[in-house]
Amino acid sequence: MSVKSRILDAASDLLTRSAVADLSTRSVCDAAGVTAPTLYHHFGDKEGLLAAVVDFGWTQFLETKRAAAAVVHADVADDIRTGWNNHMAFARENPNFYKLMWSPAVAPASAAVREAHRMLFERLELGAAREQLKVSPQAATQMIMAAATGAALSLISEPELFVDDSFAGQLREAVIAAVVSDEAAPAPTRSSRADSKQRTVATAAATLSSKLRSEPVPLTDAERVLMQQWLRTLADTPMIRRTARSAE
Amino acid sequence: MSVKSRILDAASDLLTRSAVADLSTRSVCDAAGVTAPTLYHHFGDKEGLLAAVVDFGWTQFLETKRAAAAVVHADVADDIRTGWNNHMAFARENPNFYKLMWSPAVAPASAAVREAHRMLFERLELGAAREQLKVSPQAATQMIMAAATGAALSLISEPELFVDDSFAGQLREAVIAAVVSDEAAPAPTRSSRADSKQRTVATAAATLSSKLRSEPVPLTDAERVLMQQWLRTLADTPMIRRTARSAE
DNA sequence: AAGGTCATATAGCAACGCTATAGCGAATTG
DNA sequence: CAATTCGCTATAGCGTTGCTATATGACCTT
Repeated sequence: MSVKSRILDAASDLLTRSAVADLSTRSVCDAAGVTAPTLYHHFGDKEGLLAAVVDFGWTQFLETKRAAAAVVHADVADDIRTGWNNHMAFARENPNFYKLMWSPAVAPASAAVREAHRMLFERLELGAAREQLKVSPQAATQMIMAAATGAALSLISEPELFVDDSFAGQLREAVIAAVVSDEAAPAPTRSSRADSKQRTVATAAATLSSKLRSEPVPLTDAERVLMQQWLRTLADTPMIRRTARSAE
Repeated sequence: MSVKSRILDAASDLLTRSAVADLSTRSVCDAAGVTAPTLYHHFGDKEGLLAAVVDFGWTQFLETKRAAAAVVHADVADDIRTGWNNHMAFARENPNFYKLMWSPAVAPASAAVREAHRMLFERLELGAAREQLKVSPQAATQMIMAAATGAALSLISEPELFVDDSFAGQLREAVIAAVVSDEAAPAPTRSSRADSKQRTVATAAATLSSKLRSEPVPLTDAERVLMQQWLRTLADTPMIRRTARSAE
């Protein structure tokens, strides 16, 4: 194994184990069994090292998803879903890599980000060629990437504010709805009538939930708390059961 | 001017002028004309200083927008638009502050982020009370914040990939469409429809109860039984509340 | 075998975040 | 009014960081 990849491996390891998304060149050198000049000979810079590490992690992750990533769906919406889910999965499984990827220290140089961008754009171009897009592939790429990035970063770096992660799926569908033309993807499955019925349940639940907050009701506090919890579930899962795992 | 605010001012100044979103405690001390222990006495930590600086910038910005921020629109969608636009304006005018706000070094502690989150949530709660939301205010807050964050970060830290900034507006509308109920948007104010929409707890409970009987929901059987029981209680209870609070 | 090139090591610099300790003035107390 | 306490600031310096000038070895070319 070459010295360069040994350094990369060590750095990658340290980053995965570490609680924070930071690395000292010294610790990497120690872990890899080399001295500083060697590291700087190969990567030039700490930033260079970090960028290489992020790329390393990203490509490694993509290889595990290669089968899924290679499939081109008939429906762009499904392409977007797959990409989005991969994106989120990577962020969740490698939070430090992901944070690093968007940290100001690496951002402008990170090839991983550009690569993700490019992959998404190519899929969308195919969709556009089939007239399945409402907007230009450029705009769609930017919207999807920005939303996915925001969702992933929020989830992994502000877990207290984003306790419930179902919002990510909702956001995904919101973007898809705004980007994919209606005829192309009437709904993930089945009838769209069920969809509107579901939404009625959701609206009724949301309404009742807000009333319960402000009006006195003949329930104990404990009952009201539990009820609020269920109402939120009802309000926020518009597509249960129909697309089995798509919400996650 | 107190020493503490002099330090804050100096740091804020350096951050605005600097090309990178980073600061050395030494440079801040020099610029403020104090020595290290003074800084650490007041802020405890570099992280503490950065958090204080971000809060400082955020509140300063909000004060310039106070008039706009104080208005509560009849339509939640307009509230969301205002908030979103302020968010983006802040990010664009103070890129370093914004990056810092979401940098891993400050993120978990930043009161500014939590404050923004809280403000948005309160607006959305008002909207939910007026039945203008399709989803719970919690979910809506998370969706909007995540999308806005992603859009802002993309714009300011990946300008090469996000050359055209019109996508931000498109993303904003996409999220609004997914979060605000369809009837709410076109009809702004006090039409006669408001009367028919004025549902009580009882009618909302009755509606939800009947839906729950016919539609599949993500609750266990036991939960659904108990829920139905409570809903019946809510639907059948004679009016305890005064209908005078109709303005809400 | 001589010369050149690549890769690694020795040793150390300047800048960083942070702190043990001490001095200072103002407020509080006897 | 003097003594004491207490909050704030300065002196000086520790340990760590990113990085490099220089030297040494291994290998390839001629």
